[in-house]
Amino acid sequence: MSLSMRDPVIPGTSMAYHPFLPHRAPDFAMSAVLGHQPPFFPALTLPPNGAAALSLPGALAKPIMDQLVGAAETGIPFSSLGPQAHLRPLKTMEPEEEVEDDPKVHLEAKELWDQFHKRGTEMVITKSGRRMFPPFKVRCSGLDKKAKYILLMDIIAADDCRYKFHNSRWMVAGKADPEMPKRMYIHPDSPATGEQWMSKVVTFHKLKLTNNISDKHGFTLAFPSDHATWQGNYSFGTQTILNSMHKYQPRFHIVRANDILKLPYSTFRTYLFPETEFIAVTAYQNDKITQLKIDNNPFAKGFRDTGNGRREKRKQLTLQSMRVFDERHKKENGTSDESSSEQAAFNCFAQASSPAVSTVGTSNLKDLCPSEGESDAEAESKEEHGPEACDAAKITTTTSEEPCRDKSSPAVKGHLFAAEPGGRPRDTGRLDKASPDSRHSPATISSSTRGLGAEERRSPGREGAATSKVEEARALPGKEAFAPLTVQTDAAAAHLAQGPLPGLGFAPGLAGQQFFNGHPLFLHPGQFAMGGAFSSMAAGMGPLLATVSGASTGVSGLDSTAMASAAAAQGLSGASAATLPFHLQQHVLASQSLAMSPFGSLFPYPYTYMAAAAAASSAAASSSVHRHPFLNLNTMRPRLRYSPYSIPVPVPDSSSLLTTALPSMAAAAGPLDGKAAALAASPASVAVDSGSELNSRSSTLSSSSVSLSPKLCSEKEAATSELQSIQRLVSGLEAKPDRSRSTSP
DNA sequence: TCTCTCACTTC
DNA sequence: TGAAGTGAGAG
Repeated sequence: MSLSMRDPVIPGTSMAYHPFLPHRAPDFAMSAVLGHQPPFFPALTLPPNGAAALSLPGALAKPIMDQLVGAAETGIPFSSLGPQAHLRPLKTMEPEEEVEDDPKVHLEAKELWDQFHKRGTEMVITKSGRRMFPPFKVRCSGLDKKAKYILLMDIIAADDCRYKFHNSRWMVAGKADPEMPKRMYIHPDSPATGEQWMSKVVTFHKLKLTNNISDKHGFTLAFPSDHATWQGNYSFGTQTILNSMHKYQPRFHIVRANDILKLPYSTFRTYLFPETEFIAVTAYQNDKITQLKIDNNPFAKGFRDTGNGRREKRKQLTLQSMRVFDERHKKENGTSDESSSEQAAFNCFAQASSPAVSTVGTSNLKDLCPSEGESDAEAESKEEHGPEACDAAKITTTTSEEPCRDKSSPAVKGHLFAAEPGGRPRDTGRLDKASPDSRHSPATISSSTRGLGAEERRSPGREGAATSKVEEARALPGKEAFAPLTVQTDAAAAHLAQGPLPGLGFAPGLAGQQFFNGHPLFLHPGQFAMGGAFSSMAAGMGPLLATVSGASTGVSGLDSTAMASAAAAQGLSGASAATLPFHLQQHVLASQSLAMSPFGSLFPYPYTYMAAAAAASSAAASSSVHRHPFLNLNTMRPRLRYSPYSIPVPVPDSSSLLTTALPSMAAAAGPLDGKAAALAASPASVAVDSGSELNSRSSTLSSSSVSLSPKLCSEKEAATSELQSIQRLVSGLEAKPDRSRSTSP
């Protein structure tokens, strides 16, 4: 980090205050120097009880300490710095050499994503965390080879709805539950040079999805309340907390910064890939998705039909059972047809399930669910046309509310995310704005902080346009909010969101402003749970977490041990502090310059509180604005004061996020602007579903049938009854091919 | 719906 | 060899 105490110190020079310092300290290479210290300390480690407090002129104390908070990696207990401590700029105002960059991002394995997307991607979330599959991988280009970048990923709510899987498709089932605490995943290789990033596929496969609200794998950065992308405290970690049966959209961010601590000051370029949208589930709902996962995820090989997987064995086992059953049955009937016992066994199934005995696998199943079958058929045929066809079908903006069995429904179901009128996408605005232009020339979505971010100051020319766009976005919230999110990527190039998406970060005016006003950075080192730069950083800075209390008392930083004692001295043990509500903890700790426990006990979100707060917040204000931090920058602070995280904004019905489309969006036009209508009507916006999913379906059937293995009975009646029962079940299975599990007795 | 265990896989 | 990632299936 440039705010480093490892840099050589120029002795004898005193630090000059610079007006930009509070906001762009990371641009400085600073060193904290004790009067008696040698001018050079590679990794400044001061004795815990070195001397007196850091002595600085009043006007300087606060801004400098703000930066020292960011310098926490040094582990210096600032409270014990010597009386002669000085801060000296090493490279005062020397602008870094910057090469103009124009990052472009391409989603890897787009075809796979498309396959999933068109069926309605589901991602399993578990208590312990489950990886995404397909894994989120991107390839970057257009970066400045020399510059360092931090790459991040997060997952935001795609809309304001709760979903259910009904009639083989996802339907809106009501309003979304309160949002889970926001998490951001920083690629463990961050920061790295543009050259490094561009030389490889950037994969985020280690990110895990969980529904475990008490997950503590995270640390918190406080962002300025008016940060264009994030506001308030944002939690980082390897696990993203999601709500089951809700739709989500992963996002990818590129930040040109050489240090994590600069994030709050840095410019974010954000990219969306609509095909990566998914619904979080605790158990797969759509068997097609299950099958796709099994077919493509190496870890699920054991469930594949081919090879020595369990499926195969189970199938054989079932077959055997059926054979035995059949033999007994025939014996009791006084007949015997040994030569075709296996066939007979299948015939039992076939007869029960469909007249079309020989085509159980596919066609008759399609007939049982024509709509979906038709979709799939279209999708498959599309796929056969190769990548171009896939690209052309990237945007899926239509939704049919017709029932599944309606064969005549238009073949424009890009996927199985069906949105009912109540479904209101949250994150629409910026994407629409970004769509036409950003396809080929992504622009910076947002700059960093109140005042001007470091990047902006450094190169106003470069950032100016982006900044003004952001400002424009803020100035015209309504316009932004009502624009549909229907932009498509160009040949797997990402959308570049040209503005902050709602639903991210915390409500403006919350912690970042409310409790950390003037202190944009608040880091909880104990919550680091990441590798690479983070773990090293965490290791380095673990002991120190300094927060500054207003303009009052300069600074007090505490290492872990010092913190404990200080906390005790102030009558605030870690345990008791941990029981405080989230904002109070922060408030107290900030105002008392207390750091949280380095190992997660103190600062982790009090999730129960948060949930309650969110619920209250949600209930108190159901207006769309309430869920849109960017639409209410100037109005919602008081109401959101106690909400530890923002609630995404629902946008008007007419807007559509990604695939949560509206029936005849173009026709319904309504408030939709021309772009949206055009998108909806354009060929590229129509994803054609298709598919002969013979493998999928047949395996599904056979898989399902396993549980139906007949129980052998000695009595003929019992056997007959059993058989009939099986037949009924199989029949039921075929009638509901996508939810065979539910047909189990 | 969710959670847990299981057998199977990859790495 | 064992940790960790899979979906199935039972409860």
